[in-house]
Amino acid sequence: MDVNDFKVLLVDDETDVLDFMKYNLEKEGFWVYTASNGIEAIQMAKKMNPHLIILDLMMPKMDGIETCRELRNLPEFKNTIITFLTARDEDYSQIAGFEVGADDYITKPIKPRVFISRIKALLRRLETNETAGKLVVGNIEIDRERYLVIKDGNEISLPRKEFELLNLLISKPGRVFKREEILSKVWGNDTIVGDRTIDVHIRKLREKIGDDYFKTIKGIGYKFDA
Amino acid sequence: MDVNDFKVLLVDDETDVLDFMKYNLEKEGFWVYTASNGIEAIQMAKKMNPHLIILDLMMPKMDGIETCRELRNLPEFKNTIITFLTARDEDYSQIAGFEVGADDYITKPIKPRVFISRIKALLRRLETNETAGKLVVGNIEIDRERYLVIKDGNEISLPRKEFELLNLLISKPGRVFKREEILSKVWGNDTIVGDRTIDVHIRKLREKIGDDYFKTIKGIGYKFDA
DNA sequence: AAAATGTGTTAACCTTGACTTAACATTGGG
DNA sequence: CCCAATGTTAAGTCAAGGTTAACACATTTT
Repeated sequence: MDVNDFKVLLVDDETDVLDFMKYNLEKEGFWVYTASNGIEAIQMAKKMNPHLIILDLMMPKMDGIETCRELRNLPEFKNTIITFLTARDEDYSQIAGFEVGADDYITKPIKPRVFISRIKALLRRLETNETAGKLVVGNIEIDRERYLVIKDGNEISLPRKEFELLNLLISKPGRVFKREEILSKVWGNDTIVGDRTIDVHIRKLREKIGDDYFKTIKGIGYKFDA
Repeated sequence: MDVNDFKVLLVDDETDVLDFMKYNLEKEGFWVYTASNGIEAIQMAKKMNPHLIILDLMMPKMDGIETCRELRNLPEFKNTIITFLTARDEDYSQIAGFEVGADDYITKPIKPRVFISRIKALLRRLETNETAGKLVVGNIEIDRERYLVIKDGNEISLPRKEFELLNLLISKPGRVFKREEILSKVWGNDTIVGDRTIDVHIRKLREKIGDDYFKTIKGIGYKFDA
């Protein structure tokens, strides 16, 4: 599944925040729908069947927690990823949120780049049936929460792009990812980068993780293999 | 399936919008047909059998929703992808649209890059159902996802052209593919290559997969046989 | 705030092997 | 037996990818 197939429902009563998130997500190619309160959110969710719902905690009429509870009661949203939007250090939410069945929470203020990669990480869960933040393939372990790669017990820390690239390739070991696909998933749809950019990142991964894990399929793309 | 094989039907009463979309899609290699109202759209759709129909919501005579309903009633358009074109935040459409069987909707104003990548995403749905997955013929298995050929459990990796050639021949075991046909499907219609090129690739396949799988029909072409 | 560091991208150049070609050998239907 | 079609081989070309360093930014440290 491609970024372009993902439908995201944003729920927030502040139009500014809504627009800001919408802009950033659309730039990446997500299908974005919005609602400004809990009631609307549930109606909209029924119509569009989103893959991911981002719920603001503080809303009039029905707050995020209540909305989440309602959604989780509907069978069609049992597997939808729901995440909360909260002000930083709003401790209450972190506790109550997960009890209601939320998958994650994002803190305001939102930083576009972090926001986007968080969303991508969340949606990757749909593709790889992995639930926790950790993924083990062969002697390599990926800790998505801490942005760490552990190989034979040694922690290797990777910059964001390298991490996301590795993360993408490793999400389906053996499967070939076309260059075009890599670009749209790691870089986003409207970013125009030079031809050598992917190669350079692959090179860095080969340098840090090991040469033979990354196989080139000339004319097509790359794959991860143990 | 290639982008160049996709047929798109655009339906909008505003000539400007029509031209704009047409220009952008044609630039990408799509076959584009147009209609300026619902009646025309249905007539045209019957003639050209499009893969994707983009319907403007607001049109004279018959609006997008009504047109969509009519189309869905015709058996030949049960699997055609239909998407609406709406002004941003036209709430009505979002609700009524999906009920009628539309697959998605695109908001105006249209941004070329976003527009194109969404169209591609939509069409990818058609593609993945056909091309993805594994194909087993006799003791040979083709894994398109991993770009691998497996014979008696041994993985054989083939260069791109060889892989595509094998892929074509094996897609209909026993059937003879004319040289001309092979050229147009593996090499493309506009590439001009010498006489011996196909033979050389066949030879490489015989070398790697086994001599007797590939039979020559002199004066005609080749076939794959187990 | 300035300096130091880290990250992402680009541009220039290098390397490789996939693909093609050309020259010659072989084959099989007429 | 003939010869046009195909097989075979090796060598050449070219485009895809590899490599490196420099740059522009962003981030963190001092």
